[in-house]
Amino acid sequence: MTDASASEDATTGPRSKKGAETRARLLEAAKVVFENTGFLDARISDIAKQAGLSHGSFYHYFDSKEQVFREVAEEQEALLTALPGPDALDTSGATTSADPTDDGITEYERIRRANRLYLERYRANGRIMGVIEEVSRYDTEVSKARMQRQKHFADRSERAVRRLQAAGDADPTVDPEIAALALGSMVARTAELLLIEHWAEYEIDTVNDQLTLLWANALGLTGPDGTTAGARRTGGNGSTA
Amino acid sequence: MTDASASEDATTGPRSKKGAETRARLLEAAKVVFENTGFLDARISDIAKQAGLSHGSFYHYFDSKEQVFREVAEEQEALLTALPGPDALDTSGATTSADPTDDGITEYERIRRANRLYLERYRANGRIMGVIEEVSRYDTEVSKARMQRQKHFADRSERAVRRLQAAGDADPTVDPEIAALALGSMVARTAELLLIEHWAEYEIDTVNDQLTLLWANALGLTGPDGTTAGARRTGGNGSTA
Amino acid sequence: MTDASASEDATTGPRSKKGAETRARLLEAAKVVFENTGFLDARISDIAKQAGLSHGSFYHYFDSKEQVFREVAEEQEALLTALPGPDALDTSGATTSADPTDDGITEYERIRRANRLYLERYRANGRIMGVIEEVSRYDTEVSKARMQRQKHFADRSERAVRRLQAAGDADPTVDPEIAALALGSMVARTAELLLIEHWAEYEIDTVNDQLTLLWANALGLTGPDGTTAGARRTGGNGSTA
Amino acid sequence: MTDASASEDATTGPRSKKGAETRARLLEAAKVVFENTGFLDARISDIAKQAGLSHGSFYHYFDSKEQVFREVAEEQEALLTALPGPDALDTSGATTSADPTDDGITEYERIRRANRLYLERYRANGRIMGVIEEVSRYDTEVSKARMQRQKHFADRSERAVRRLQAAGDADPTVDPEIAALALGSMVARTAELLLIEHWAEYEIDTVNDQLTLLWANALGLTGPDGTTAGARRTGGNGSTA
DNA sequence: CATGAATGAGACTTCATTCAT
DNA sequence: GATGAATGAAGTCTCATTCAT
Repeated sequence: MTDASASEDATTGPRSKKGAETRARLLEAAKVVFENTGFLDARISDIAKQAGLSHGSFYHYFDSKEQVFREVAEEQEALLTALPGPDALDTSGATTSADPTDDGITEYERIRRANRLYLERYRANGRIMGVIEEVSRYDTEVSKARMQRQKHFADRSERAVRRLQAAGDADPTVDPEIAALALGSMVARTAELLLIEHWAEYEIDTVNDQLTLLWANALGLTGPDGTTAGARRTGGNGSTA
Repeated sequence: MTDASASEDATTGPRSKKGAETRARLLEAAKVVFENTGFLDARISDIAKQAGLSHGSFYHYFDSKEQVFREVAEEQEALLTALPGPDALDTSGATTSADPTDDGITEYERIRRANRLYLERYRANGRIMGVIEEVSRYDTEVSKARMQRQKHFADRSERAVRRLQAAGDADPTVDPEIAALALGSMVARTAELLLIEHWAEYEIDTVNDQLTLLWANALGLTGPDGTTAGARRTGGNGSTA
Repeated sequence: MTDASASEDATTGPRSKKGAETRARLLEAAKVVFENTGFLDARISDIAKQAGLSHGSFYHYFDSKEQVFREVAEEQEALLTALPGPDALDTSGATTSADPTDDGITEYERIRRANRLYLERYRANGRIMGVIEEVSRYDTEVSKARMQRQKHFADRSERAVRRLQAAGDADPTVDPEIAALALGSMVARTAELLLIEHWAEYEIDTVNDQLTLLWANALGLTGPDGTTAGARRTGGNGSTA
Repeated sequence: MTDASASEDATTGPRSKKGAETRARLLEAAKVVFENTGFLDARISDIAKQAGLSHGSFYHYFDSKEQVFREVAEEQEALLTALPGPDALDTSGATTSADPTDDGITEYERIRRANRLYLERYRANGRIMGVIEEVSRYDTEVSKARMQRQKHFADRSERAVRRLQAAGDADPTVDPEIAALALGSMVARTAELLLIEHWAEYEIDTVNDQLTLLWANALGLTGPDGTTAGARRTGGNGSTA
């Protein structure tokens, strides 16, 4: 899943060490070019030049702009989906649970940390994420990869919702599948609007705190202070008519 | 705001009646073509042919593919933003208030109705909405129009949140601006995923009920039965430690 | 069969008169270029330039180099296969029989005239015929057209052989189908070698007289002087042991 | 003449034994590839791969695709021109001399055997012969080689015709040079059409018998039964004025 | 000898846009 | 107003060939 090497064996990858390096260089160059010019305006020759190669060399490693983009995108998706931990993607061997220091932590805090991780990663790769969104509109492959990312998060959330509902800690009238999808969409889209497109200027922590609060409230969880949203209302506790 | 008649006088519109008709035909044809092939693969000649015109005639009415798309998009945005009412967009003359039968309705119901309207309209125009999303990635003008729509809804929601908080009916720890943006994003994106991309199959009413529930919960409002999400939890009411 | 206009309606031909003229110009230009450079070395832009057009214009009328070649080739095949008569191809309306002045002519003379016509036409279009031979090696369409020409002549010859055999005027041990093919091949290939590739320098009439003699002999017909090949031998008449 | 070993010292052949083997492997691989894909579509890398070599190695042994093709072609021409005999190049065990059992054989039979040998060899190498025809259209070198083959056969035939005419055994009105060329063309082209392109399905012996019959008739020789074509006619012997 | 990475000339093709009729 | 002929910029991709390792 977090296997970045998967991308390596497309088109029967390079045989020599030098070739592998060149391929990596092209991949990196492609990412840079895509970030700067978007997908459509990126030319093969731009990528090659950025990698310090002649444009023909590009075709030793990739079949087309589409293909190279897919690899860039897959790499990003893997990065975003990767478990947390020291050095994230690359090592990851250490921890097994979704969150290393899970124990003795409130659900609220767990959500907060997961969202925080997502937001950070999204912001760090904002440009390319935007391009991925763009391309996924007209490239089925990329769209699939993006879908998988979404699915990945949605499934995790859905299980959490069910668990909480079973424990009597969440609003039982909430549909776990729809909620997981909707709340995931909320975070993703808000990340894009606030952290990348700078719709308004907020600290990442502010954004995260608010998103987490909305998330927890939506599910009927207790907030950071152990109270529910309803309880925080001043006009009445809402549980009575 | 984004008056539909605005399109009429772009690029010194046609003088004669026949001209105006031809222009409208092109606009309609463009929409069809964009829906079917997306923006990039749509060719001017496709649009002209669809309108039953020759190739070159297109340029009597529009300067470029971009321009015609912008008009199509604006029309759509206007449609989505339009007030409800008999025949919505086209006539619109009738109602003045944001919601004709506002009186004696719970906040929950008000949200439900607004979301329902949005979902319906989104679904009815799903194809072109998808293309607008696509184009807004590389056309600033279209991006702006889409932003305005978002702003339109966000502002309305933001005011509502403030009002509710002031009345002691909403979680005061929620930031109105972020919440408005986040919840709007949630609805928009979920509409796209569930109603257009058919990520999973749900009735529009189910989707709407759930989105409204999440929305209300997130703000700490009382749900359809007058209770808050916290109160519906079985494991405790959450208001006490 | 002799319908040259068949080529005209490929790719929904030009609508206007001017367009039709341009198309014809391109076709003519293509022939010239193919003659001069062969098929492989001919570039689209060469053809366009030869026609006094920009290279992009070529694509208004033809889809590819292959397609335009096919039309050139078809035109040539039609030309070669066309009935004799004043102005051959274009008018043709005049004569009905395969040979206008058939009556009271020896079979030998009939063959001689037919071969003569073929040789003349072949020589007059030698360059392009050579290119057609070339292209028919890798273009199935062109190959088919060439085959049809061959078939056209072979069928005619085959019928003639059968008729002569039935009349007791030809060697009955000769297989009509193979003979027709073989003798046709003989004429075609010899025409190419002697008239186009100038393997050796001979007058066209000399070539024709010899080919006709060989042809007649092969079938056991009487030659120009009314004698058979065997009878012309000085060493014996061959009919007896 | 076109000794097969000639290929060995083109472009300063390989010094080592291993090198020679590799070269031979490439040559064989080239033939296979050319047979399968034709000349134009054959890529150097295809040939190298077929030989189990890397891309670049090709250039240790050959300068270009053209060059390697010429060698393949020369080898073929040599094969076709080779005298019969044990292992001639590969097969046909029986005879050793230029025409081993000439003695006491009719001229007709001599022609039959020669044609038969040609047809067999042509058929056995049909694919590559076709490609040679193709390439000879745009490669002067190959064209020359093909011409030499033709010349080889034509000269032999021409001498035979002269001899027969001198002996009073052939139609004296036939031009030996043109006849040799024409009849050779007839056999070659018919071989291609019937044995390779399967224009119609005939046994090789049937084809040969008919070609030989036509050939003999054309020259005014006596046929297999000792009679001339003219004598076999039922409608009159044509030998009288 | 063998490898395969790197090069770059070169041609094709598309299509938005202009413009004479 | 309408037509469709003409233009040409721009970018893709192929593959023979070279060369460092």
